[in-house]
Amino acid sequence: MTEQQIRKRARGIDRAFDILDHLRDVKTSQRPAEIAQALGAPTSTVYDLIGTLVDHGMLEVTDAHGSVFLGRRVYFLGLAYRDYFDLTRQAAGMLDEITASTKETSQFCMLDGNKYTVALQREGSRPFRISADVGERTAIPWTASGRLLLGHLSDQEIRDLIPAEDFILPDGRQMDFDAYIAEIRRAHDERFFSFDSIVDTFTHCFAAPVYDQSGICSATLCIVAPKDDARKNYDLYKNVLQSAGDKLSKTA
Amino acid sequence: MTEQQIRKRARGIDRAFDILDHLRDVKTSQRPAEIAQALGAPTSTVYDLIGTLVDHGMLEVTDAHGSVFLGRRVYFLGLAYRDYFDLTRQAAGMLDEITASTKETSQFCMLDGNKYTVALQREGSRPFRISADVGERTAIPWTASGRLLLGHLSDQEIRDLIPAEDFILPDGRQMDFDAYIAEIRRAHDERFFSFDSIVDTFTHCFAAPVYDQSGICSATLCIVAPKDDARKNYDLYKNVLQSAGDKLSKTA
DNA sequence: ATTTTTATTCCGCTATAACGGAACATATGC
DNA sequence: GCATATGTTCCGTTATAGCGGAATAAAAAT
Repeated sequence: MTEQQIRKRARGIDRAFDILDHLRDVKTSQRPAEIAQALGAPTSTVYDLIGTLVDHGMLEVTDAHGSVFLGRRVYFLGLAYRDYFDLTRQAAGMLDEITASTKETSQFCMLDGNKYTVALQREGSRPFRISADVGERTAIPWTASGRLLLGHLSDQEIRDLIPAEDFILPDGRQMDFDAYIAEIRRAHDERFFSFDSIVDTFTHCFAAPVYDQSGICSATLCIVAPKDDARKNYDLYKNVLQSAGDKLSKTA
Repeated sequence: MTEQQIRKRARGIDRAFDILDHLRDVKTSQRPAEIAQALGAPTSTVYDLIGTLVDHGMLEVTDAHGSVFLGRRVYFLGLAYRDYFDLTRQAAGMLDEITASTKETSQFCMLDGNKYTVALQREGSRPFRISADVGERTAIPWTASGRLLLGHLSDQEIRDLIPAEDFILPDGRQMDFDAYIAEIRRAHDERFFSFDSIVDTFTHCFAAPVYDQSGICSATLCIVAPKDDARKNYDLYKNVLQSAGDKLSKTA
C-alpha cells in the first residue's frame, strides 16, 4: 500500500458528522434518501447512521415523511461550548482588571477531578515563584480555593473525594479533617477565604467564589500576594476579588 | 444468541457522543486518559476517537497537556438548530396572525433541493383543496414563491437547478424560460410576487420573501385566496405579507 | 538518580460496521 | 388501471474499526 492509502469504506463517525454538517448547510430538514444523494454516500449506511443519530438526539424527525434535522442535543452541546468559552474569556478579562488594580498575581481556579488546578493566571508586577503552574494538579486542601470549591458537598462526600495523602502537607504534617471541614463551612458562608500559603512561607492567598447557575462554586478568583502587601491591603483585595467573582457568577 | 445480544465492541459513533456528553457534564477540558477512565472505555479507542473528533473540530485541545473540550463546530451546529426552530416557531406565529387578519390560507414555504415545498400551513376560514399539501414537493416554476426563492441565482444557475420537465405546466403547456427569468428579477426587486395560480383555476397566490442574514431569500410567506377576494384585498394582503416577511427576515 | 506509577503510542487480531445488492414499499408517470 | 422510478428495509460479505496488550514516554515518588 502506498502513501495514498486507498480506503474502500468510510468510518461511521466521519459520515455521521458529514450528515450533521450537511443539514447545517442546507438549513432544512431532509429525508434520508436526499441526504445520502447529497453526500454521495451509500444509502443503507446513511439510513443506519441517521437511525443512531436520532437515537442519540443529535437528529430529530421533523415530519411524517421521515425528514430529519439537527436535534436538541447538538443545541445543548453548543450551549456548553459557549458557556465554557464565555466564562474563560470573561475570567481572563477579570484577571487583567484585578492585576491592573492590585499589581498582584491573580488566578482563575477550578477543580479537575479530585485535584485543584489553576486554569488562568495573570502575573503581577513582581512575579515570584508561584507554587503551582497553570494546569498543574495540586492537592485541594493545600489551597485557599480548596475551601470554597467544596462548599456544596457533605462532610462524607468531601472525605470520599479527597485522597488521604492530600491531607499531608508538603512539610510532612498531617492536617486535621474536622478543622478543614470547619474552614470549608465558614468560607462558604463568608463567600471568601484567605490564609498564609501552605506551600510557601512568604505569600498570603485570597480566594473568592464564582457560582454557576445552580449556585455551586464552580471556580474561584484568587490573589497571591507577599504577606506584608496582603496585610496592608487586606480589605481592598478582598473586595476586589468578591465583586469580580460576583460579576462572573451566573446566579440570578 | 439471545434476545439480549451481548456485544463485545461498542460503535465508535456511540462512544464519540459519550465523550461529548461527558465533557458537557464536567464543563471542563479533560485529558484523554481522564475521559477514558470516566467513561470506563478502552484507552486506545478513546485516544483514537478524540483524535478524529479534534480533526472534525468537534473537540478542541485547550492546553499543552492535550486536554480537550467541546469545539467550535458543536457551537455552530447548535446555532443552526436554534435558528431553524426559532424560524419555524416564529413563522408559525406569523401564519396565525396572517390568517387571523385575512381569513385566508397562509403558508410558509422553502426550497427543498430543486423543488418547492410548503413547510407550514394555516388554513383559512373556507378551506378549499389546496394544490400542494404540507411537505409535498412541487416544481418551482409553478409557484409564486418560486419567483422569489431563486432571486440570488444567475440565469445559468437557475437553468441548471430546475429540471427541464418542471417548465411543463400541469396542462401540458411549455413555459418560456426568459419570461420566467424576467419575473424572478422583477419579484426580487419588488420583494413581492403574485399571480393567478397555475395549478388551479380559482385562486390567486401572493408571496413575500423572508431573508436570511446574508440577504438570500431563504423562505417565503404566502397567501392563497379565491380570485375575487384577492382582487378586492390586493393591497391589504400584499402589505400584510410583506411586513410579516420583514419581521422574520434576519437582515440588519 | 532510580524506581514506580501513570499516560500515550504502537501493533496485530477479530468482531462487526459499512457496504452492495436484493427485496419490498411507496410515489410518480402513463 | 399498469409500468417506472424512487425510497426504504433486509441481509450476507468483508474491510476495518475497536480493542487488548505490549512498548514507550512522561510524571511522580522515593
